[in-house]
Amino acid sequence: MEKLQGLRGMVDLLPDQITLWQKIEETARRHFKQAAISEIRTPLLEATELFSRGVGESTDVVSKEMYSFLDKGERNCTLRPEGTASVVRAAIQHGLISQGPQRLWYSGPMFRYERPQAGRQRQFHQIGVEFLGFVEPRSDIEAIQLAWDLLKDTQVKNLTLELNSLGDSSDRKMYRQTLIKWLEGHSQQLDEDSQHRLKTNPLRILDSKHPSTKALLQEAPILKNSLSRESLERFEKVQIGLDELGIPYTVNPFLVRGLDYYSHTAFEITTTELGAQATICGGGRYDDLIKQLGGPSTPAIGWAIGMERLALLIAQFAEKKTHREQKIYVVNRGESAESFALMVTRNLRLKENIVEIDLSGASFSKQLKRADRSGARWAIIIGDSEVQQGKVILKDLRSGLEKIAKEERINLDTLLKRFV
RNA sequence: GCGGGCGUCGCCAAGUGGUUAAGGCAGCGGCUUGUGGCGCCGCUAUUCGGGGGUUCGAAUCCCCUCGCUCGCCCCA
Repeated sequence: MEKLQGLRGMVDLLPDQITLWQKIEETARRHFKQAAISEIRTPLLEATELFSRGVGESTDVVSKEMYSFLDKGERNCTLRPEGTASVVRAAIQHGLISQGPQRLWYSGPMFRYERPQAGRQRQFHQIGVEFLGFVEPRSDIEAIQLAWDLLKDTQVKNLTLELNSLGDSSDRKMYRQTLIKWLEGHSQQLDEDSQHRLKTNPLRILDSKHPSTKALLQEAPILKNSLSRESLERFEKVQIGLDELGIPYTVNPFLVRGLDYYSHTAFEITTTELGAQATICGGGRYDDLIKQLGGPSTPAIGWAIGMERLALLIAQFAEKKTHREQKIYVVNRGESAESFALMVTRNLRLKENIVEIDLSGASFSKQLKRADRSGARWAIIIGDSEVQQGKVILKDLRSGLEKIAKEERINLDTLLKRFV
């Protein structure tokens, strides 16, 4: 028989990695709760149109990275490649937006058909926040602050916040023309990708990593010069707000982000510790998206953190702890002892203890060895003679071999009183 | 979609053309028919990702294929 394998880019999270993930999730939940943000859960599967209209037809995500298929009713479906479009769709569909501003968070798997590499999988996980119905620059500041503090709280080091303003749609339209015009004059010096993008998505050329293109762009007209007075003032307010909160950032005029819906503030939180995939949080304002998806014209801002990347980063700093947990391991052997042990186990669990029972029937020596390796703090030993006396042996596994006397025979009542 | 690296037991790995494919960890059994961290003994790959070829003979050479991995592109 041939061995079955998971699909490429679909990774399993094994038990010893889960603790780390749970820690991240707990930290995030705590921050969201304190910031009065509500959770929202939307389906993994959506109509393809949601993303082609929302994220943008010409983006890489939509044009080449979606898991799309026809279902049995001939509907065009897509596994969500990102979270914002779904959240916005749900908010429109259920009239959330007309009930006033919404502060929402989500977490879950996203799907993008790309070649996997370090920090990039086909199924990956994001934790994200969406503020719907907020115009004020202060909402940008709060959103960024939230992401920054959350990441800091996970003990991650060496983070950089990069910031830019894309202006509103008319700013961008104007800049687009200026940029196209200028680039066309220098098209010979552009790399192949960028030449192609000149026709499809010229703004994306800005954050090209191609060395010669990068050099060329130093001379190119910059986005900032096309921003209206209002857009510029808005961007300044965001920066001042971050200064006041003491959150360090650098303005990166080439930061444009790959999704069409962004406007005004765009930002990324990056690290140098992760190899090529340096962005662990990305986000920005999307004032036109909700209207574009058929909702009332509503300004909004949001961001998403890549769980895999964050987990990878944290794992670098985390040291393995080997201390014993508050677990009780029930060693048992013999006919009457085995059923008695199940009863004891159950009663201890009813008192909210963590209890593992040995089901092997192996020798006491074997079972104790397993108890030790399992990292349990206590062992309870039950043999047939204990059952007859109505007692069990309670042993402190911490005490070590020398203090082998550190065990006691106690009756069940005393035991249950001990472990409340 | 395009490049580079790699694929020997659950994990780490030696072996680079010659009769039986090292070793370590983990696992299992025993020394110890009722007591844990150490030690000792034993067991665990008819087979080297898969297929084809070269050869008297291949894990070792060639071809194809699959997978993993890093990078490009792009993004979280």
